[in-house]
Amino acid sequence: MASVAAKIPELEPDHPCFSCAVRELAVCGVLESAALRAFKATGPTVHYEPGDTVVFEADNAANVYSLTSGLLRLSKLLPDGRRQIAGFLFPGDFLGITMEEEHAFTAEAVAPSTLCKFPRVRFDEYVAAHPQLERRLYAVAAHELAAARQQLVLLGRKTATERVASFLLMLSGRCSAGLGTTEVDLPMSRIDMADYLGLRIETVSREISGLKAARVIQLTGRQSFRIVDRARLDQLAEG
Amino acid sequence: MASVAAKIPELEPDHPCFSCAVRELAVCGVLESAALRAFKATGPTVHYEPGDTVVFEADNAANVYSLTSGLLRLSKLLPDGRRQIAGFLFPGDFLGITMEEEHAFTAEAVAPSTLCKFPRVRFDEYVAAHPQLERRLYAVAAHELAAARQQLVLLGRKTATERVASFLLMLSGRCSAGLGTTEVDLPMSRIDMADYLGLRIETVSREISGLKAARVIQLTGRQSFRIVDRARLDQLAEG
DNA sequence: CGACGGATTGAAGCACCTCAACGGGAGTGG
DNA sequence: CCACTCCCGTTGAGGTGCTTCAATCCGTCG
Repeated sequence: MASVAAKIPELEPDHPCFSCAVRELAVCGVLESAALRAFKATGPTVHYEPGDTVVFEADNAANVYSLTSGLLRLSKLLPDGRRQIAGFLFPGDFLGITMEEEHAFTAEAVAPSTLCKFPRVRFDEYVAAHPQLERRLYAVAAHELAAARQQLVLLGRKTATERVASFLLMLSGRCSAGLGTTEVDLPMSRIDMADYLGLRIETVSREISGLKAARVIQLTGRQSFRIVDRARLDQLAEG
Repeated sequence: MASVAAKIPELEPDHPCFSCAVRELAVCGVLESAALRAFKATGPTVHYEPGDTVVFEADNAANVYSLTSGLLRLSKLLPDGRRQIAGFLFPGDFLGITMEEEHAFTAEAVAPSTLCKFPRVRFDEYVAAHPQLERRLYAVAAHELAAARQQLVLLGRKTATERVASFLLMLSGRCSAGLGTTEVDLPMSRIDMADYLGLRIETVSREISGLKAARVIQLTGRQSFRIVDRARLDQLAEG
């Protein structure tokens, strides 16, 4: 998302968004102080625990959200229970890119998550009144589209090993715990990984074990890992 | 795309876009006569034959396009030759949704195709100057994103039968030859179908044969078919 | 008519799935 | 503090859906 970041106006210490860690990533980042203050005033800050549903597919799309902390998954269920996760939302990501009346996917919290919630009607007014916000929203949509299409390649043509390797690399770009360390956070369950990669949980587990045995990665707890051989992982991800 | 159509201004008979069959679908549809005339003047009309490359992945994204007739495929090649088609572009569709410097996918003509070509720089100027165009572009991006995510579900979780059934239904919505007839055009090769559905050509062929044998569809030539049992096809597509 | 490319059909293989058992850390209660 | 349980993850063995390899068909074009 860094590629769509713009320059960020300074905020006074009493501003409601002053301590927002992701303002420079989020769509709100393009608004100057007064506009942002009014914008933020249109909706509350909400919190969800793991497993909580933020929006349900087929729900009326009455609100849009900006994720400030935590992790969400976007998923769809087939009638017989098969599930596909279309993507994960990280802090700074926007939830609600649609021109339809209803959401197409369910959004659920994977980790404890905090979001800024905006009524869609007010949000649309703001977008219409602030061209730079509209532009930013388009940039975000274009970025998400590119990511979704990249995922199409993974699901349509990559092997299990390639999928898992690609996923771990993606995480290393998004979840590098502390800068300077090579340790990467693995914030979702194996089930979520499997449903994102179009695999079964056992296959994901086997592939991770395989990468570990090949000394490409190293598990540092069940929720984190370290990339030992980055070049090899890149190579495995590409096919 | 009908869902993102807006009201269309009338054009005088000598307007360069007067006879454009897809103006009401395309992004240009929101521009009024004079603006559209000036907009169209920024770039030529170009034509491609089947197999021709319109843009190559990693090419500098110097131009954007609006497809007025024909059919394009958006694809990506893995190093070893595996190919995934991320989507097809039908008349009225827009090519060039990106904020990056380079295209992420190759666009090639599947059928003889005509496009309006616009230099990106001039196009961006127009977008900045015409808020309704920007809005429309966002709507198009949101629509494409929803379609791509729907395709993720297909590739990640659907069986071969479900994939082919879903595809035929999609085509019946896009390529119904003449209104009133139930005949549907099948404008791409089996290879393209396979690379779009994440299957091999033999599997696609087998599935089509199966649907034919089950009297769900009926082949009316190698490039067209008819849906015999729509309810059954819907059911097969859903799983 | 003969050759070519796309499509179909058949037979065998394999990557991933299914089913099943086991392991280990976290939380609970005695 | 330890025993118990639960849940998630791991590992193993066997099955299957799609792929791979190969042969044939068929419409098109020289």
